[in-house]
Amino acid sequence: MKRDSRLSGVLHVLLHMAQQPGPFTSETLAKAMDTNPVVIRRIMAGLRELGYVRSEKGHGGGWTLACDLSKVTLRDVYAALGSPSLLAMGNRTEAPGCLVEQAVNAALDQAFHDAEALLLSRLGEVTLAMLGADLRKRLGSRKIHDMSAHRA
Amino acid sequence: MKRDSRLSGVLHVLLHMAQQPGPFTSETLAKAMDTNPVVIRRIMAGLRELGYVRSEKGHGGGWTLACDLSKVTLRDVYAALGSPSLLAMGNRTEAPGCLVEQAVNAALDQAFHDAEALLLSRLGEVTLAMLGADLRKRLGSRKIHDMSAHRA
DNA sequence: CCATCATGTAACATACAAAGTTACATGAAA
DNA sequence: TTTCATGTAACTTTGTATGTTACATGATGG
Repeated sequence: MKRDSRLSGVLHVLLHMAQQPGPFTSETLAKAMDTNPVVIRRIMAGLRELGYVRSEKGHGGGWTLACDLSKVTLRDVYAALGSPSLLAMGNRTEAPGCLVEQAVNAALDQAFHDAEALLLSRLGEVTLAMLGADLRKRLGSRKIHDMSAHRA
Repeated sequence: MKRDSRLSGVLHVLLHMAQQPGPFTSETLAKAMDTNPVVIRRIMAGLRELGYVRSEKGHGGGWTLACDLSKVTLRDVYAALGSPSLLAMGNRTEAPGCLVEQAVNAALDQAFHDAEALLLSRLGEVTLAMLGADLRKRLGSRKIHDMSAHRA
């Protein structure tokens, strides 16, 4: 399956933003992620609705963090994306008449549900602040790849 | 994400086959699953290679179970399909130079790995024989939708 | 031997979602 | 009023599962 990388992408953006004061334009963020500004706006839209970030138009505009990073978990971010399906596999038919299919679904659903629950739980344990702390550990004294260079 | 239903499909086929003696042609099985014979052959190919089923050409040919159903788990069947990816989400970049991305990947990988491991473990706990037993419980005294009707 | 049946497989078509792109409207700042 | 930046619709591209067609291979029955 082609894998959905929106969560990975949006976390990357948020973590970048947490490293220096904003605001950041979609174009700046897009360059850092090697993608398109519209893609950035797309994945950030849900976060804006939930109040995790703000966006301003015009000169000096762009995206700004608007939440307590120690209060927002990866699960919250996932939810802000619209809770896309976590598993690549699913049942052939969701509400089958065939008893064979029902038996198969029951067995798979059990396993699928457990795995999804664990994943969500794990995502709920990690806050953006924790991610930031981990990043700073990795950075040591070095600077991250400097986005201000892009901001001419 | 569009979900991969091959595991669900192949289990359906195997369970059908376990209910009555074979052999079953790809066309018969395809009709029961409301799909195409070639699709059946495709998902059964891996099982044949691992010896879980056999196939014969010509008159009276078709697919036959060739394993001890109490020894084969859903995980084995999954592996026979080529172990397609279980999760619908993944990292944007697998081996990034950017430290921000590395921090994000590390956090997500942890959660992803745990969920995959749990799912595989759960699948490993269920044998085809157990699925069959559950099916017979659901059947009660009724017959499953009768494939022999299709076999003229 | 040959017609029929069934698998094996390549090749192509279809469906669908994420990701990328283009275009333009909206609104804010200089 | 020009410039910048977001907001969003519409379209293109890409990747994968799924569906389909076509034909080769081999087994069975006459």
